[in-house]
Amino acid sequence: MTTSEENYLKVIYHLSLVSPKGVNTNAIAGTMDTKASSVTDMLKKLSEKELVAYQKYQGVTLTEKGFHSAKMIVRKHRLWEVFLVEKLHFSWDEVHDIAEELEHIKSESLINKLDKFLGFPDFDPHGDPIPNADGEIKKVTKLLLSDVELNKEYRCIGVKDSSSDFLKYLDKQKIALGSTFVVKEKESFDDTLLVEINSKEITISNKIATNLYVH
Amino acid sequence: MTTSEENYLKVIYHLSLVSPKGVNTNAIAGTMDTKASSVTDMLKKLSEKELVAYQKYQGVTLTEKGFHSAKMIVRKHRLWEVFLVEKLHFSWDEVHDIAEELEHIKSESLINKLDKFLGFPDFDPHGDPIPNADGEIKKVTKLLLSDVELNKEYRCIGVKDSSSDFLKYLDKQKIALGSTFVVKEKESFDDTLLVEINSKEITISNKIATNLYVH
DNA sequence: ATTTAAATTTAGACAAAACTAAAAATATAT
DNA sequence: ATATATTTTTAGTTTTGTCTAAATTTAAAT
Repeated sequence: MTTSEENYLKVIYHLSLVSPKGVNTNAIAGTMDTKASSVTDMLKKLSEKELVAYQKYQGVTLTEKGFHSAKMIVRKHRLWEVFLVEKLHFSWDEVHDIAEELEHIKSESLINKLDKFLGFPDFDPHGDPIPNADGEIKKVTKLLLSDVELNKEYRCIGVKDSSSDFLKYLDKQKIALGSTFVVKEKESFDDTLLVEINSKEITISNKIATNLYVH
Repeated sequence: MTTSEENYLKVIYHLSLVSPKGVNTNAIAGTMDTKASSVTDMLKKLSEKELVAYQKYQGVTLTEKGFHSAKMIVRKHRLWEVFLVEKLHFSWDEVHDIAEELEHIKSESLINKLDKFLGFPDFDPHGDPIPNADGEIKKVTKLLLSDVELNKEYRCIGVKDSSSDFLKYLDKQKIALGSTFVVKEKESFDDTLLVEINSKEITISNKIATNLYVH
């Protein structure tokens, strides 16, 4: 499989999670920053290889085979992200582009040894689940910080918005994966939260709280 | 720079070490398993980019810029090999093909952080020197095990033959990078050596001894 | 039910990197 | 010194993945 085919497969996988009954050509073109005609060309090729089920004008879905391949690409991407953050000490916002390249390295033993080296992590630094070697994915009920109960302890497991600005804000506030939160008060006027993090109390706006996943 | 351009540059670099006054088109085609006409095409492109000095029919040499780029590719390749062997516990003979892919990942900070993570190694698992971030290369006088003095201690720093068979033999004999050797006796008839390794005495044929670098 | 708008596909073209076959330049041998 | 062999280059083609522009299909609106 070529790098380009893998990228299409991965995008179709992600879009499938939102629209499981068929992904539109334009949606793919949009997220990949390419033209619809290019997408059509690639869909034909992926269809030939039986990685997707494609009917002209009707959008596209992954076949069983394509679904598994896509999960293996996601697996690689997320394991490399863990490596970059935990071992090489990159910050959250720097790892995506590099992982985007590393995910295309072709070696099953490499990725399985990397998995072992990292201690078989279930989640990547953004809190997204990492498929195991068989493609199985651990499900966890993600709660938004804005929706939690008062005076209970929660652990940060990921972010919804993964823009560079937001991740930098989190770094500045020393909020990382695994940080524990206790919401002390909620201001009913603007939904601002008074939160205890790292045994310090800080106020957190509603916008921040609706972009942090906890458990 | 594309992956293909990087591969050409790396091959020209390696061949330059043997024939510094100009590398032949056919020599490049031979080591890259491609056709001479393809090489000519690429040399024109590399010449355009001022990475090589190329005169029709006269072979090719690296420019200062090309030389530095080549060393950075070699640096990446060898650092990844160290990572694969030391951290992921690949054996010597498995790492080359994977490193061949990893060397093309484009991120300066990635490779410098990897370098730091590995403790700024000077040599890769085959004993070849790793250029530092400035392109400087540590020189060490490599001795063949067949040429050392008796009853002196030497450390294994690399191999001359890096065929899979040879590396597997070394693994079986528990000879690794850093293993210490003391040659106790040399049989003058067939140059077989009686060597102490890992506080055990074993006999080593001349063929093996002429393919092991020590220091 | 038509017409209009939006989405999608087709057709034809291009750039990168490879190839084959033929031509040209260089090296070798008698 | 000339003929032969080897090496290298040129010219023209192929494949992959992209593009533009035009044509077609589906969806939306009056």
